[in-house]
Amino acid sequence: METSGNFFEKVYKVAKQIPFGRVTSYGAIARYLGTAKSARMVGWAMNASHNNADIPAHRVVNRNGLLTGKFHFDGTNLMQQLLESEGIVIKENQIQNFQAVFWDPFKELL
DNA sequence: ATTCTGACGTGGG
DNA sequence: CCCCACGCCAGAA
Repeated sequence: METSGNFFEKVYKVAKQIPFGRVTSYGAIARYLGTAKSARMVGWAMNASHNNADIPAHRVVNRNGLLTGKFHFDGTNLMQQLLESEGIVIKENQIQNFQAVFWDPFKELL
């Protein structure tokens, strides 16, 4: 966690600031950090965030609002359940009204 | 060292 | 609508 660790740290920092009932995308975070083309690394960071209970990884989805990472959670639909418990409507692994619940770090966190 | 894959995104056919 | 290729970078085989 020294050189590249900084990147992960930034991702966590942003992820932690995602408010209740809101979601964001990997690309949005990556872009906010200045590594727009490394959106994959954001997802990788989430994978590593498994140790950090403070990281609401379930609130991070892809730009389609699709729960692409649901298979990485313990349960099969744990991610969906968590989001639904926050008032987010999901259908077929896809967030409904995604635009409304989307939390943009640029707009909100600027 | 080399190759592939991956919780992504964008662009082109 | 579907399929493909590229960029990006970290980790596993």
